[in-house]
Amino acid sequence: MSNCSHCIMKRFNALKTLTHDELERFSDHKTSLIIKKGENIMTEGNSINGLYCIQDGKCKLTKLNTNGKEQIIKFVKGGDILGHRSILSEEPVGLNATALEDMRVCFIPKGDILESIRDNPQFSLNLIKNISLQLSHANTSISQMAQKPVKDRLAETLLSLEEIFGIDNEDCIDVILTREEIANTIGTATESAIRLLSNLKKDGVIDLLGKKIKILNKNALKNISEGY
Amino acid sequence: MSNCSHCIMKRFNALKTLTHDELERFSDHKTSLIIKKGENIMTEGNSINGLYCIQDGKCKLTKLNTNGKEQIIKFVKGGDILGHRSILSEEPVGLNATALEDMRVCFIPKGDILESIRDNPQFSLNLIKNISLQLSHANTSISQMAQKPVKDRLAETLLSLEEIFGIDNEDCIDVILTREEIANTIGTATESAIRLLSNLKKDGVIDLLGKKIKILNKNALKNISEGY
DNA sequence: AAAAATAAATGATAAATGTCATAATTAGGA
DNA sequence: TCCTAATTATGACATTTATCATTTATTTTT
Repeated sequence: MSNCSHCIMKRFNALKTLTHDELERFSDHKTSLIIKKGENIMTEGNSINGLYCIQDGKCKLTKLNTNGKEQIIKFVKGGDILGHRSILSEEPVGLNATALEDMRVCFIPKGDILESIRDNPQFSLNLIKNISLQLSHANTSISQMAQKPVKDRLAETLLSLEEIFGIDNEDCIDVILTREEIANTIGTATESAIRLLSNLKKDGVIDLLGKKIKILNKNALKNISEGY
Repeated sequence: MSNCSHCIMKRFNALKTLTHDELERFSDHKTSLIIKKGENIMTEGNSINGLYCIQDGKCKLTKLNTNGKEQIIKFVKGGDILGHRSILSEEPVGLNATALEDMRVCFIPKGDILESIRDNPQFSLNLIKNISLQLSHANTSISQMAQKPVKDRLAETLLSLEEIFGIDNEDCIDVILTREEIANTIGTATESAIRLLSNLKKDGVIDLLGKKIKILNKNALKNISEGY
């Protein structure tokens, strides 16, 4: 099994402040796992006893509303970590993490993480910064959900998806989402999302190639996202 | 000037884990201030060099949207703390904190806080838990803003306001908000908020006494908030 | 206390969005 | 490969929500 000291993960996030010794300890105790598309890494309400490092693949973080609808809160990809909030706050997991494609994930037991939190203030601080940043993004999201029309939110979401996942060799946003998932991200009915995507295509702002979406005019999208 | 060791604040939040010595240090360096209704304790985008302890009074945390609308993200009252997120993440303040009534606030300089964070792991952990909890609430908020109709969100907000601020001697929710502020909390037009409040009154679910709101049927409100 | 400014309430209407029905297309399994 | 199921697309319509105009009530200022 691979060694954490050589893992690409340690280039990212809080993990980059870990010492060689800490990484060795992680290596000894970690388990690697494959999560198949559609499976959950974490499930809302469950408790968790470790940290997940996403090696490869993409997932969505969702919340099931009291009315039965799924809301996508955030997208996560290789290099990101999951579960640290729950470890730090000693609370159950707040969101479902569902694989959008097959994923490679490492699981590092809670004990090792807590040890590093105790011994390595910089690691601890970086975890806090990560959570703080998430809170900041969440607040922005609340504001946009509450006050922007669906069209603006769609534009915003497309830009943000390209930001997160980049583009493939055909310049399309490098993630495959169903129209329903797009709708569940912006908080609208699937049909509305489909219609608005069609409109954006008709206006030459994006192109639709099956499920793949290509942004043709980023500036136009940005304007739409800001209500112009 | 009063001594932090005897302050009611230390019964709340992260502060209750502070030692006597730490509280003495805080006492030596703290400044007390009065914030008048309408004034800002913190302003979005500004940097901050300390922690605010709310002794008394209420404020709203808001965010100005790109379309110029104000979104109320959270309400804060006596016993709460402000500014810890910014200190921990070393980022500018993300939200405006505007007094809803005259407030008494203590300011404790960043240096003292950082010292306690370093020396007192339990204090540090409690700050993290506070932020984690806020993130959890924010995610719930995103989901509700995105997927619930305005009426449901209003019902939810009224329940949550009573939860936060309690009731006065006439059983009214113990905070005075303009209809515009209510609208900015649930993310709708002021006229819509007014209309929906009138409907709730007509249905006998709430009573409206000027700006004061009295919840008459909590169960009915809960049902409405869940879409029934 | 009167005047002016602000906030609340309500009606009329327009615009945005959701729902339901159905057809076309695509993806996945036998 | 064909068949089935799921997804995408589109139209018709209902509902929700926003906007604008106006009146009434409440606060604030003079």
